[in-house]
Amino acid sequence: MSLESCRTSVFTFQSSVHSSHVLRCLNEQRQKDLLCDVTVAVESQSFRAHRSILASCSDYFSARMSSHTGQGLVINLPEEVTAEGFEPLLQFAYTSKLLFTKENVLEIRNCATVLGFKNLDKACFDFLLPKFFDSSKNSSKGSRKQCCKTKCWRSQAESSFKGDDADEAQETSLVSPCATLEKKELSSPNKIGENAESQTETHVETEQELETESRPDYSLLCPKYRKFQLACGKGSSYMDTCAPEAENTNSACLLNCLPCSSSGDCKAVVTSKDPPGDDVKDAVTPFCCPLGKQAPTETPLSLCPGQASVQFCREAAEASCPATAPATAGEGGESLAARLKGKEAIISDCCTGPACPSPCSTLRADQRSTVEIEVANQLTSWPDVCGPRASASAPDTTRRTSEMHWLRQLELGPRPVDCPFLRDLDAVDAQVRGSEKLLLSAESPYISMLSGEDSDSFDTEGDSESYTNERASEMQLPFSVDRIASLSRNDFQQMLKTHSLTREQLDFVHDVRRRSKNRIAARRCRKRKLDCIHNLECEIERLRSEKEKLTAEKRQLDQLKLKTWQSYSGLYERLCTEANLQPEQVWPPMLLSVSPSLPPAPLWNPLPLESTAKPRAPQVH
DNA sequence: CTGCAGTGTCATGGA
DNA sequence: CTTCCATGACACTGC
Repeated sequence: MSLESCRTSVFTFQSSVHSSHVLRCLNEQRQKDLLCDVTVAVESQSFRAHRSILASCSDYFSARMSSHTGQGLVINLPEEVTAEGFEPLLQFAYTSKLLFTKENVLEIRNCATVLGFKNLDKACFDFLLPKFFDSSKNSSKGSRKQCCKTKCWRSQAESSFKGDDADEAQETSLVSPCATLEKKELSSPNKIGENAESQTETHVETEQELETESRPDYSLLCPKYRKFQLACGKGSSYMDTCAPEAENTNSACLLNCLPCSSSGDCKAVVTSKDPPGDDVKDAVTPFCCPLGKQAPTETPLSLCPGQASVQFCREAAEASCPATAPATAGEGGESLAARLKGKEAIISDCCTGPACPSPCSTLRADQRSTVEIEVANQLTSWPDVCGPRASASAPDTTRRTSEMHWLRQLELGPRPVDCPFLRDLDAVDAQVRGSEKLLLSAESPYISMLSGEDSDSFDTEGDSESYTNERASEMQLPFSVDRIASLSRNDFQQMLKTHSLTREQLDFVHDVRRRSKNRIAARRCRKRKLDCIHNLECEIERLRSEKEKLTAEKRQLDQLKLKTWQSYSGLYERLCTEANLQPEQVWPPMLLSVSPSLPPAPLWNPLPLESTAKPRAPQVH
């Protein structure tokens, strides 16, 4: 680029971490009551906050505070809003994460509705509520909720890592009168309709649409994805499931896209509410599990939007804000309520940075709170989510990870970014690893794991990533492997500067980045090649049909020409006969010299025309 | 066992 | 010079 163009060009630097850093700092200010300019009174409690944050997240606050400019504003929330429901929302406003339990999710939803909290209904409640409460009542119903491989997971409850704990947790949680009440209320669809608001109804409609809507078969678009098509059960495709529900069921859609395993050895987790005698055949529905071959995606903890968020994790890591090193995953034993009280024990936040060395790997299943386990159980037992078990056996886990990797290769993006649940995929993997396998290892908590445990069981794709992740864990990298490849060049170099890495680590990171980039490039290249082949085939077909068309046209013209010659021959004969003329008289040489292109005598073969450049006099019979 | 398709990786060259 | 990207070639795996 010339100097001149440099002067006239406009460049934009966009930081990928700035917004989260700002939000994080605001949250810290809130916790320290710094620069807070509004007090929100809910029931008997009061919360300090920033007007701008509340106003930007809530229509209610926006309306209430727009007319106030002075300091010391106190806003009393209406009676419908409870502290139990408001506090998670406040947390959400500052962290983008909504911590919830089955007990308070309805409360939160109601508060969100009253306060006009944005970005929650569609992305969260519409999806969560029916999942939370429907999955418990009739998981074998034919509605799409049934993962095709639900049966596979079913019998694993006892053997799962959290099996006993989870069931116990579930029972424990259900002892709560509130939970029991809610469960009762919501165990009936009608009751849902009565108690819940319109979102739930909307969701039901959406789910019905999911069943009935015809979807384009994206799997046919490119032969490259034949394997994918096959994995989709030869009938439906990944996109079949995901494509249509663009808006209302965005989250659900994306979760539905999560692959589930077809391996027979994977089992379903039986929640305490699952009817023991569910007909597993009903569960074998291709709808929600187009990726029949796919192994389940580990979801439990981080499926909760208030939990692990790789995005946040990474950005937080980059923001390098060690001062507020959050609770480690090892504190997972504390209750969710305790977390809400200010201890930011979000699992992923253990990835705050190198200054926060507490590893996620210290998270143990038996250290999780009962609420946490229950939420995990709930989320993982959603049939349509095909949520795999945190307790999945090693082969399951390896299948899942490798096949999730395979899913990502479909150039649908590294992960569906719009799904707040799926976004945490990596973190989940990391947690699973941390909780299952790497408790004793020194694995870095920052490693976003796709890998499973037994590299021998990986397929081709997963194998490399498995190895990479294992190496990454050995290297104790302060950021995830995914991040290495996904960052732009500038961000990547910035990240390297931020973290002081050893020579070995640097080499490894560059190697990983190079291979990741090359892997993606190879995919692109192959796809282009296939597209090119496809285009050439289409071109061949087109030319072939054009040739046939021209051949038919030529045949017609030849026939027309023959007829013309026959007609001409008849006229010529008549002329010679009636006038009693010699052929030379009818076809004078002078004329021949003037018009050498005149057709030959009709009695000769008029074809081909080229051979008639010098016409000869016709013979007279 | 063989062939094929799909994939990751490396080497290389161009931008 | 470094980095990125495209692509051919090779090895490997699963079917």
